[in-house]
Amino acid sequence: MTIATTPETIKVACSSCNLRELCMPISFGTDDMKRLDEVVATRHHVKQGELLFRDGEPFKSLFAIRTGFFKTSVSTPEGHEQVTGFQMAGEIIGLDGIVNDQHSCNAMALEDAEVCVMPFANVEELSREFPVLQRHVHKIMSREIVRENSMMLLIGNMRSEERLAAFLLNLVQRLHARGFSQSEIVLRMSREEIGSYLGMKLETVSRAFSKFSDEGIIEVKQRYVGILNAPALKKIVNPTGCV
Amino acid sequence: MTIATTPETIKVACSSCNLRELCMPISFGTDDMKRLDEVVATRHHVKQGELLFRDGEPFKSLFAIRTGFFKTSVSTPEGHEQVTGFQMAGEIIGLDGIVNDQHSCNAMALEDAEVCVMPFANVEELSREFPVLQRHVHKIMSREIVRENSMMLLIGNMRSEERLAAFLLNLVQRLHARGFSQSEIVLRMSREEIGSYLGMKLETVSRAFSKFSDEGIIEVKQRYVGILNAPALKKIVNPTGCV
DNA sequence: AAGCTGTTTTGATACATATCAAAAGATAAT
DNA sequence: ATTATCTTTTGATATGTATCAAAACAGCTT
Repeated sequence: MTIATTPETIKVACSSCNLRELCMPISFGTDDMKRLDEVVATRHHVKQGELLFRDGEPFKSLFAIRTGFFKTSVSTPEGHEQVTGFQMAGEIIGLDGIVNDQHSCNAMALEDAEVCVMPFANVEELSREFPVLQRHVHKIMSREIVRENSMMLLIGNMRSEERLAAFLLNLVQRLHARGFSQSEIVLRMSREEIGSYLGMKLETVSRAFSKFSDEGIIEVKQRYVGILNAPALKKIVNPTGCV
Repeated sequence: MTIATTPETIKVACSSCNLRELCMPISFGTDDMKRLDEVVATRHHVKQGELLFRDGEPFKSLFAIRTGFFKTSVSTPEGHEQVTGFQMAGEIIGLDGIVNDQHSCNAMALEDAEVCVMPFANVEELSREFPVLQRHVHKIMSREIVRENSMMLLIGNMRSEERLAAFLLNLVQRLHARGFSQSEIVLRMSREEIGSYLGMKLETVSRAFSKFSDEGIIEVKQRYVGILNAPALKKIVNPTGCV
């Protein structure tokens, strides 16, 4: 494993984790929850810029993000990187590794992070015992499939400004669900990484930021983004306003 | 359900299905295989152009394709369609529906088709009993995640001709795995549907076909495509030739 | 504080693909 | 057969984004 960590491997309980309702099924009773703690073997720290796992590495565990921010990416043989997702607290990464028993993307911490290591053997064993966990695992994987469907729609059908608007709205919505501001974002990724994710070049990302800023829709100061006019952003994504 | 079918609901056995090794775990013994038959409730016919399920519809079952060819797609509110995949015999569709208990895409038969209806409740119940089935379900979902990752790479980083070359190679490889020719394809989808899938316009698809044809790499006659020079196609996808 | 390094912004230009338009070809209907 | 409809091909042009280049800016290091 690439995990670059401190040797710390504190055993900690899901039952007392404040992210429980994000990464674990909420409908668990306290008794079941105790058993569920077994799914997490250890925790690991990953420093900013370090890889949690890399493409080709043997797959052993899923990872639940406790703190920090990750990007996952795949690469062409020529070295072109495509960012496939940005993940934050409560989200699960590593699902790509199941099919071939090896990871098929890279996961890099964009800020110092802590993850719960969930050996997949544990996940599968407990899933057989607890239907609610089984269902939860299925939903997490299905959610990722649906997310990627919508990314295909976004990259394949939208123009650069629409993509960036959709990206900002998605980010702020997820941050808000974690108790952060509804209208302020501190980006953890570079313009280039945003561009890679959205299928555009960093200059185009920058221009779109400037345009939104000129129009008074957002306020940009480096990696700080203030959303001044959310309805306008939504209208850029979906001009007709229906749905 | 949208299923537009003949009323035929013959109960048929996975254990005697010649697609078994594609959609079911191969390592099953014959005894287990008998039990596994329970996963399939019925079969359904879907005529060309009809929907197996549509976006928003309640999710009840996964579908294993026995015969025929499907496309799945999502749409923007304005009505722009993005084809998210083409599926053939032995492949499973409907995974998108798990997360919200309703389908999040449309699945249309591009030729007359027959599917095995697998109520998801059955899948989950038997998964708890048979670890090998559980693992299989996880792998199928993970495979879809990995496929969509590579589609993001393709749409986000490749040029139109590279995309079409990659598409043709992928298609012929999957067909070959099902016993069809290594070098001949009869496309089940229109240029527009190919374009939607690859994030380009139908005219661009047509031009790329013509270019490959002029260069002697493929032979095109309507929806028939003969691959005359597979290495050349591969080189278009991956110019460096490494990997 | 000064210098270095990497990121971001902005401008000028090039290019790939979209768009618009029309012809050619296939398929189905009468 | 003939017409109508849909799909595909091809051409001319427009346009959005990439590319190339340089300046502005922020964050570190010494």
